[in-house]
Amino acid sequence: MGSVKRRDFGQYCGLARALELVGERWALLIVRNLLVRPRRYTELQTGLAGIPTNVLATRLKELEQAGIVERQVAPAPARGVVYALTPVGQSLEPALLSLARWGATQLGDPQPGDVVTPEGAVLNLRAQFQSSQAAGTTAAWEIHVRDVVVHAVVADGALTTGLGPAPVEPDLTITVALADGELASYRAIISAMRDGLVELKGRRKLLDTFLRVFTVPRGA
Amino acid sequence: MGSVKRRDFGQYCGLARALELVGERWALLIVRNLLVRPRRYTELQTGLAGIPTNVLATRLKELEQAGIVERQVAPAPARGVVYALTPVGQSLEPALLSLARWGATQLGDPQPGDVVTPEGAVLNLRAQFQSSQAAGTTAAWEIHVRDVVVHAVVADGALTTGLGPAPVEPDLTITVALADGELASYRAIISAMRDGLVELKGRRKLLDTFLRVFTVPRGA
DNA sequence: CTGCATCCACTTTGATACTG
DNA sequence: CAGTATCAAAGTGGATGCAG
Repeated sequence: MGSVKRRDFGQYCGLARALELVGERWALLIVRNLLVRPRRYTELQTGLAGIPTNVLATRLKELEQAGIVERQVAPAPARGVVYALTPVGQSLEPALLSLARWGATQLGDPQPGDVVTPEGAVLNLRAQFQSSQAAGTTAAWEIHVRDVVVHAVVADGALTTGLGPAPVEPDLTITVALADGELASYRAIISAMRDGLVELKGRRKLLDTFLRVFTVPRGA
Repeated sequence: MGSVKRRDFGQYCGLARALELVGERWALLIVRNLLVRPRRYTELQTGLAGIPTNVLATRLKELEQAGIVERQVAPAPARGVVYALTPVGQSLEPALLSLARWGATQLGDPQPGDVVTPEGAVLNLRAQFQSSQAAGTTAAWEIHVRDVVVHAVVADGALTTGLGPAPVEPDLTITVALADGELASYRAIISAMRDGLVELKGRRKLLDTFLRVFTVPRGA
């Protein structure tokens, strides 16, 4: 393994370089999950639903060597290895969200066997956030879908979102009722909200605000 | 060929969908070149510098089936096949430019053997365009580098750019002098301009405007 | 000449099993 | 938990063939 011969495109070009670094299969999905929060190897494995373990190991090494991912030894109580994005890795977020927005317009109906991961939902939330619509808004939402909790906090036109309860007391808690077996996709969640299939706790008017600030992708 | 079994990620997620459609090797570089203008098969082959012909054929079919690329029979004088982006394909541009911007920050020095294609340079120009800096500016530039001509027209804060002479009389023509054998990369061109290694014809003050509107990627 | 298709060596991926 | 080992199947890269 002495040779560091990465297969490249032979072009001195930003796009080609990006594809050399994160263009291989599964790489951007790993980054996506790490954008939500640092993760253990096994968490990545289950969160990526179908990634072969040797591919995950290989990608993590490549991403680490590219300076995108950092391998950390977990601190005090929970020993073990944790993978986190470096600042360079985090700077991929705008590009990743842009791609996700485009892909969302190309999403048809879910195929049998498709799954939705909480990470995917969180990133879709970030992707569909419209800061122009959020100017002057300050609010904290907490969304419950089955056993998953996601929060979204808007302040000064900027969004903070992630898994788990809101870091501040939420202004509105939205509990979404999905049909049995229905995928908890971003689309499905927004649809349920529009159709009123939700239980609200808090400032109910903030549901409309939420639906205005988080758009639904146009497309197919 | 009966089975339309594309290898997918099994996730109902915008990013995963995007990667299924344009995530395979060479796909986004093909889209990049088509974003500059429609192309013949052979033009793509030479413009992509190193793509195997069977991979190009396969990708074009996949992209066509995905509704991203359109196969057209060329009109009057020049018979033959021309590949062009559909509106869906063109809507990839923001995501592609965003990725290219990130990749540009990760570009080190050119490797021996690296080449720069005119398409790469044009797309880098678009990627590094700062509309915020261009507000109120209206100007047309024409850039000559060796035997390649590129134009950039800014009007109402919007950019139009492509290969060949400007569609209107340029306000400033910049002829860049590169060292022998030096790669005509976006970086090298901007550097030459900053260092005054250029020949100007027209409103010379527009060189500074150009350099303000088209930034150099920060990074390594 | 353009626009591919075919063939083949090589590499990567996916699935599964196994270990410190 | 955090990977490595193994192997079949699929994909890629390079060369060449060939019809319109």
